[in-house]
Amino acid sequence: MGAAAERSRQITGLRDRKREQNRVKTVEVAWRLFMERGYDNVTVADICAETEIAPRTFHRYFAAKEDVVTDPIRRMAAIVTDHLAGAPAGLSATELMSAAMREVGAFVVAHRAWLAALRQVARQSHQLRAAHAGVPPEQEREIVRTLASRSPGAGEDDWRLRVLVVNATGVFRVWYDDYLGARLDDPLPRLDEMLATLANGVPVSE
Amino acid sequence: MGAAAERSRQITGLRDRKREQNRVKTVEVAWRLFMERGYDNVTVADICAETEIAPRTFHRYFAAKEDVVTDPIRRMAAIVTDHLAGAPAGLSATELMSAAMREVGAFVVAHRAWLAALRQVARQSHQLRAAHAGVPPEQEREIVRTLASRSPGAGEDDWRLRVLVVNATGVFRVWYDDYLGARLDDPLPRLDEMLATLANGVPVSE
DNA sequence: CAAATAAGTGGCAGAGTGTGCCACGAGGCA
DNA sequence: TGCCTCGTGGCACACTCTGCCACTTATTTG
Repeated sequence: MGAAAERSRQITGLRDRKREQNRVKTVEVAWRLFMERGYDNVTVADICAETEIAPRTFHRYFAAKEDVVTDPIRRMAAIVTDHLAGAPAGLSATELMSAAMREVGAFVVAHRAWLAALRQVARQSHQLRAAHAGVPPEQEREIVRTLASRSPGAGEDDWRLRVLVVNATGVFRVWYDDYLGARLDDPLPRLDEMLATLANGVPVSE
Repeated sequence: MGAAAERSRQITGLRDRKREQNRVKTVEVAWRLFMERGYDNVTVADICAETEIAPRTFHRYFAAKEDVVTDPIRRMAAIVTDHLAGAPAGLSATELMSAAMREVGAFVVAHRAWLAALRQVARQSHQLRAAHAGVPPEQEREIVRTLASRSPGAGEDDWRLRVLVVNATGVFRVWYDDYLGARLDDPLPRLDEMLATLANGVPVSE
């Protein structure tokens, strides 16, 4: 199902390329409009008018209007799974996850302005806030699966792996919010410090 | 603003009592229908027909159809904040959160059948899955605030507190899913074991 | 106790999202 | 070149949610 079909679809040209062009253009237009007027003040019809596609087609690209916004989140999850899949052997699960989160951290720093805008947009709408609050369940399971495949002796149902992933992404979320909220001067070392809690627990003194 | 108005509203009777009756009845009807036919196959109009209220009134009670379902989640978050607010002094933040999560755990065990049904319903719809995936941001902040007020020397912006809360609720979520998925024979001790990772880190060997 | 006031309700119209269906046209294949 | 596949656009429709206004019923005031 997956790999072969994916590859052949990538190779085939022109029709699929045009499709991809339209998709990208749609995302760009939508984002510009969202930042200009706010998420709730932009209709699907507005986006379609500028992109020059039919509303019916929009919903073939994106199951929901919301999905245009949550695209970057999916991309960040992809960075994690890619990193896990490509990491050298012999590392502990905790080290693997920490390294992956650091990589996403670097991505965030590199795209700070863009992601800060995403955060602003996401805060405007009630529905978006939930979507932006964490890693979507689907992606989370994917991460657990990949991590499990790199961890001999631990199945993907192992609660320790699942807790590790949930905590790692949770820690990242806290850092992410602090950083984009402009509360951090030296972001990456702070992320390291926070990730250390995965191995040592949370250092709450009192 | 809050306390006085709240109290007077509680005392005043008849009109507000009827309102509350209707609200409760609406929730009951909605839940029965959801479990019978599935979330997506029940319209707001269906619910209103049996509850004998106008659709317009339904949306005065609930901002969204979804809110009828996510009500129990809010109740669990309330258990946490209540516990934190009423706990004896002198405990560490980690101990406070662990105890709170154990209490919610007991609640879940006591209402297992009901919550398993909730889980089923929540899995049916794409939108609901996101809502059910974790503690809503609003409630999460509330928990952090309450915890901070019980933790001398730690503001509500302290990243350690926020990480603690995120991890505690994350651990709980993993346990919750395992338990309602019927994968646990001895749920509460397992929850204890999982909560221990808050203080000691995740015990992933390899 | 009666009149004025406040507050919740129902009905209506409308905006907006998302889906099924079908015909059309342009890329892909023999 | 001619057939065929597949994405697209347009149409109609179901559904959620909101603003508005008239109506009824509880509550308060003189």
